[in-house]
Amino acid sequence: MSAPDHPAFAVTADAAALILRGGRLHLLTIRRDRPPFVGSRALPGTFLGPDEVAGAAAARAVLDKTGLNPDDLHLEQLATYSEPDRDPRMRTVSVVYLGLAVDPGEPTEGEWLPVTSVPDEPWAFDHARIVEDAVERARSKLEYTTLATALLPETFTIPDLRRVYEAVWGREVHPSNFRRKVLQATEDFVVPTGDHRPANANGSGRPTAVYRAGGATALHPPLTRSHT
Amino acid sequence: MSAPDHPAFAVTADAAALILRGGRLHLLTIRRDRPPFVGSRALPGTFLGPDEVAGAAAARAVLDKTGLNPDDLHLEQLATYSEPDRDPRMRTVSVVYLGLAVDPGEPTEGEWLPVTSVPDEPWAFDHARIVEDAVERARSKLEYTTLATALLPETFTIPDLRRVYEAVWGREVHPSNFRRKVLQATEDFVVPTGDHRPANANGSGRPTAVYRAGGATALHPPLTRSHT
DNA sequence: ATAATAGTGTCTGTCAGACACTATGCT
DNA sequence: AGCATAGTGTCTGACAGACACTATTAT
Repeated sequence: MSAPDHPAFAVTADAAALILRGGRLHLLTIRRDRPPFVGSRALPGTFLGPDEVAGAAAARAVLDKTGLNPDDLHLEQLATYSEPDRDPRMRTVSVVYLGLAVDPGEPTEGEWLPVTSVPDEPWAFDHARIVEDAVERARSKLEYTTLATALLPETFTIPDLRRVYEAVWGREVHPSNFRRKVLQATEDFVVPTGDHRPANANGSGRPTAVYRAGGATALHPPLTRSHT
Repeated sequence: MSAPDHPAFAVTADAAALILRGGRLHLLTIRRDRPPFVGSRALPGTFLGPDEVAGAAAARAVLDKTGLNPDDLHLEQLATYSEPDRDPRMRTVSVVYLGLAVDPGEPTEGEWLPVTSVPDEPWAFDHARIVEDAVERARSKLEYTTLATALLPETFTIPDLRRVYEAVWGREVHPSNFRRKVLQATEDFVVPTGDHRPANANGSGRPTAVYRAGGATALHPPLTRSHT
């Protein structure tokens, strides 16, 4: 298939899949069960099939291990890593995707790792760097897109949405100002369903209005995480 | 080299290289001189060498055709395209870079094409879509990064910088407000050299202060192209 | 009543666009 | 003087963070 003028490469699609659990961001990781890097933590990934687009392969890598419904996984391309020595076995180019979903419970293989607890244990390949890139991408995309709703179920409350921002950004967000910006600034970020739900498990607290994600994808103006 | 469990791919690095010429944005294009798509317009690109990182290959593809100095070409990864049928010859994955530089004059091969004049002629492969993605990326990155200086020589004036924004965004920018935001809002976006130069070729007009790019890479707050 | 949380109103400072005005070169 | 362009000052409205206050549930 490959002629002498273009060397052959192995191509993988990997995924940095994030969920919210217990108010903290978690990343899907596996432990490698074969060389190289046996026992090391790694991102789920798969070799690209002969007739497969990279995004589909990345979805496959995540869905195989999580039991998520394909429609509930939001994937977008993060970057491609092509350093010649990044895979000791062979020359491998990895197209990495950022994935966002609602917590589907424990994976069939692997573990949801809190992203704030930086593990001392080493990562396989260059995955430590990729994780950093992925988390930073998620943080910045929350500022100017409606991506946060991908971490929430179909219906949610404004405080739920605020907790997503707090978890991803790792800082508190003022409730009243957040509410104002979400509801007023960007048209169609969220739309009210008319329903309400209890404020918390105890039942205390004023009931909360329920919303769905609107059609907007970009936030104008952005929700800045800069100052304060 | 490739075992049965991972198919082999050809990998290319392509570049959407942009310059400013005559107040308009131009894109480096070539005409294909061999199948497939003989005679069609295409982005410069090259197969990735056996020990070459994709960014280096993209730089090589541009430098080979432009005579640019490597230090004068700003490259950053745009996206990777992996649709199975995008190259009729073989299965090809292309890592595409966005390139920005100062006008180096006519290329040794190819042409600087004004990006506003959408040519009716067809593009090779999926390059038409890639060009759209690249231009949109450039437009949005000018909002929140200091990327615009990559299209200017080492020293430039505030009106020069404004004309970059006008060319890339395709709209006028208010001179006085632009100046205020560049100089006040973001620390170290540009730094004055102390020199001045004539306002225009005629010599008429107040002389202009000269600046260099500062160390900043991100703009806080961003320069919005939204309203008005 | 008190606790807990949602949600509203408002004060104040900053920054946006808009634009009048001044500065400095040339012919 | 008049033209051309750079650069300053300022008005006004929108929006930011901050925070006091009200609303609605439960115990």
